[in-house]
Amino acid sequence: MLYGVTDLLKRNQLSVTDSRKKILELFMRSDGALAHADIEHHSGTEFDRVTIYRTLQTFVEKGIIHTIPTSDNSVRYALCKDECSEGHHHDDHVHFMCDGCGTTYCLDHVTVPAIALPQGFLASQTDVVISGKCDKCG
Amino acid sequence: MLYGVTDLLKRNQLSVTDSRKKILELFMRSDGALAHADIEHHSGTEFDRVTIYRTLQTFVEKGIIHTIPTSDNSVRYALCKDECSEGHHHDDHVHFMCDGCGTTYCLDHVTVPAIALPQGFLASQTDVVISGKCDKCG
DNA sequence: TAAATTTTGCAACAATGTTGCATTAGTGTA
DNA sequence: TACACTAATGCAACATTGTTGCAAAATTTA
Ligand SMILES: [Mn+2]
Ligand SMILES: [Mn+2]
Ligand SMILES: [Zn+2]
Ligand SMILES: [Zn+2]
Repeated sequence: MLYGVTDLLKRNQLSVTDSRKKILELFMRSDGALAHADIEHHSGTEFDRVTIYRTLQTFVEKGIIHTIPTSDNSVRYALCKDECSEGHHHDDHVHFMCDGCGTTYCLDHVTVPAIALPQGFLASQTDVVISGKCDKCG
Repeated sequence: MLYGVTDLLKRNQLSVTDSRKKILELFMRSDGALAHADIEHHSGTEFDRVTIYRTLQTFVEKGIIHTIPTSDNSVRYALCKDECSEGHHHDDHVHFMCDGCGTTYCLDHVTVPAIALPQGFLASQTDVVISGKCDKCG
């Protein structure tokens, strides 16, 4: 696992630092998506808030994690699959936010449908976020 | 128009105040969705920031406006259609955010498709947010 | 190992959001 | 219309979230 993290960072031409390793491990260990605040709390006082912001930004740019839009002013982040790379995300799956436990799931096997837009509108990315009760909170 | 705003507030059992009227008029005049900051700027120093927060919250609760999730920590708000009422939103249309002009559109005639979820997951709301270029920025 | 490069932590700041409370404005009634 | 009652507003104070510049520390490269 440790090796996996280091390897992933190197594959993305990122220097291997403590914070990057720890934050990446946290993503790998966690069930659902993480908000900035989650990371700040889970990693204790280990890293500066600024470092976390910059790490998340770097990971998004490199295609290591992707963002999930929300209506509550707290963007969530989750690991990308292998197909994503620098500047080219391919996360075409549906996201689910449970009203019960608060978990945000990547439903990797539920793909976002194609949606016909009005004349002149050109889509570059489609986000589908469904909220409701998850299988544990049903 | 003024009468319409007053009427809408009364229909929702809300007292008719300056800030509510002005903010509602702003929504009616504007093409796309508005963020809190837009309202704060457009209405000048007319109202306290806190009043704007509380007004938006009230309007959402009453089903007068609905929220649009984003990935940039700035929830947008737009007018609901008539079918929405207190605690019961029925905004099943797709949203479009233009990368060019920044406008967020309610595509009222593009309905969100039904999406099959894994066993045990129960949907209560589905948000579809598409980004790309609008018909003016093609 | 040493130099070059990158990342980090800190400080300072800006923006955004929340709460309690006194004052003000709006509503229903006499 | 005037009054009492109720609801909304503005203000202050605070909490949270996000950004930038820069010196110190860590990592990479040679
Ligand atoms: Mn995902
Ligand atoms: Mn809408
Ligand atoms: Zn759940
Ligand atoms: Zn546009």
